[in-house]
Amino acid sequence: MPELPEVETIVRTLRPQVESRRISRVLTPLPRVLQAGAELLPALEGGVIRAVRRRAKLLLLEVEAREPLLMAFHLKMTGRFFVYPEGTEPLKHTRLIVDLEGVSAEEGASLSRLFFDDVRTFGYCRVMRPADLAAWGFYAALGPEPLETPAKELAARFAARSGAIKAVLLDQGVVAGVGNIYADESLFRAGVAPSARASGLAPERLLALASALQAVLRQSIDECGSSIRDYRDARGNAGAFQNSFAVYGKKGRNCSVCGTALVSSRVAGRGTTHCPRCQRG
DNA sequence: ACGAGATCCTGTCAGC
DNA sequence: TGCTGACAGGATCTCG
Repeated sequence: MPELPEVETIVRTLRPQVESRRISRVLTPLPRVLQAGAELLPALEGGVIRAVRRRAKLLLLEVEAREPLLMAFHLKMTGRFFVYPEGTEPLKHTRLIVDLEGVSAEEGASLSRLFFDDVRTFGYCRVMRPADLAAWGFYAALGPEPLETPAKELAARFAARSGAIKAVLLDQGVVAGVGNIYADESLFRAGVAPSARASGLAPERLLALASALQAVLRQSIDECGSSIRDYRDARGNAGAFQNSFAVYGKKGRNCSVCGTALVSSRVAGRGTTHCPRCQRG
């Protein structure tokens, strides 16, 4: 399930493979994956990919065509990217294909196919003009990037919410890019119970949580993300941060700090694992 | 403003 | 072995 560190890793591994290459054609084996902008597909053809970047969990391809265009991808749980040689047939779960020509930093001059694969088909792509981003409600409502925002400011945003702190972390409008894994892991590191009311937590504890969140995200990016089952980067490599999990997916195992059995529950509709002794409300 | 629950989807795994 | 049902989960929607 690609969250911020996974999407960041995909961006970094995709960039040298596709940047400055020309789009010859875009195909949609699963048409509904294109959530918006079908009418702009013809305008993409002949355009050049000028940048690959990330905002929250979105991967953005900036295309210089007759006019500037954007392809915005959300990978949801099982979205993946991979660059295949010319002539490769779509795979079972290939949902969108960008045919590329021209020179890449890595492959030199060649023809390639960028596949967007997605087993569960929750992922999507939107093609739009840059000016349309602000009009896209989801994008406009995104909170700040956690690694580009002072922990103090993040803590203040948490404090303004009255719901369960885990629900607050998962709210993309409060802070962008956090999903289930990094919510559970940062709550553990900060010693905060997932169901604690955000506004009821002392300021210093919220600050500790914000700092823990940043540390967890940075460490995971350094380790190329977490591979639970599906996640791979744009070269097909798994991440390593799953080896550093303290609580996520570890129900019943012993807490690495105090030895108490980790407890699973549902908070904000998500599977949640925490240490009942180390994490307090 | 918040929470709870349903929805979308398919591969995997536990249990019988 | 083969079936069934539970489960995973981001974002959106409806209802209370």
